Amino acid sequence: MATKPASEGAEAGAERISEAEHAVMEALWQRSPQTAAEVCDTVCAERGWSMPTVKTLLSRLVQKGVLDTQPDGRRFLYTPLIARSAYVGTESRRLVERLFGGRAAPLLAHLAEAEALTPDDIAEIERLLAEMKK
Amino acid sequence: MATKPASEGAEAGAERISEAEHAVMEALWQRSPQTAAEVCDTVCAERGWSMPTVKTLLSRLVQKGVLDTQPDGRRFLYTPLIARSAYVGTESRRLVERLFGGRAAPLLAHLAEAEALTPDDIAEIERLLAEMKK
DNA sequence: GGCTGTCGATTACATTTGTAATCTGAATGC
DNA sequence: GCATTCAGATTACAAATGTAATCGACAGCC
Repeated sequence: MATKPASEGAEAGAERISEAEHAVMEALWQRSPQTAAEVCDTVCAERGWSMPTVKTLLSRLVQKGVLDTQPDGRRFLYTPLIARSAYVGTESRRLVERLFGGRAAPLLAHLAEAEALTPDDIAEIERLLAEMKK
Repeated sequence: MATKPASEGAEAGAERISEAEHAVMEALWQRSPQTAAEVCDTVCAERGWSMPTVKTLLSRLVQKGVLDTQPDGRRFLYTPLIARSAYVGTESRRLVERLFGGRAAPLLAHLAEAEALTPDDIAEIERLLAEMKK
């Protein structure tokens, strides 16, 4: 890569999303596009935030290149640029990497030990494994 | 809770451990107790840190109540006060909670999809499941 | 057409985190 | 005993994060 691309740090999803920002993303993954006010309806109730807080988080997410804006009259509609599954995958792998040296089995063992696995989970995991082995 | 307990924020493990701090904990979980210099031997190489950085992180971990110190001549020996498995369990559950609404199965599904599961992992997970069902 | 409310944008500010330099006091070498 | 050295402690400081107030512009009401 000789010539650096003009768009400075704009690869969608490259930036790290903080926990507060994640709450906002979650709202937008649930439904999009939404206005800032709509997002606030959801997250302000959940987290006890005020409107300005949500505005800030939205701005930062736009800056980070993970939200797209389109004008709608005088306000903006916000849409995620990265899929939830991509984010979730990245975060999961990051954790497995950091805590279990990349091996997923110990993770499961820990969850099992912590009784974080319901019988339903177990059944579903078995189903998944069966499918993977096909 | 009428009367607040006297010990101000001293419950071991209640505090959040940052990622840099985690690297230090990891070294001490590997072997303990260790002096600051010994910890540095490990992590400074891994992360390109300098001694003062390690000192700071150690101090913060002591403050947070997750490391214990015992004097050894003129230096300190540092020992973890929380078990690695406890930390790992907390972090795992936090992630599962945040990303999958507490259900572990979708986590596994994501790891599977991301090919983060080796055949060994799969075998071991099956073994775990079998054991849990007993 | 001016007032008011409503947007997004800008600015603010405390806390946490990452990374480190400097200070201070005790041990050690001579 | 006194200088040197080597601990931990204190201080520093920029970036990221959490949380929000304020500003400036435009839309709609009267």
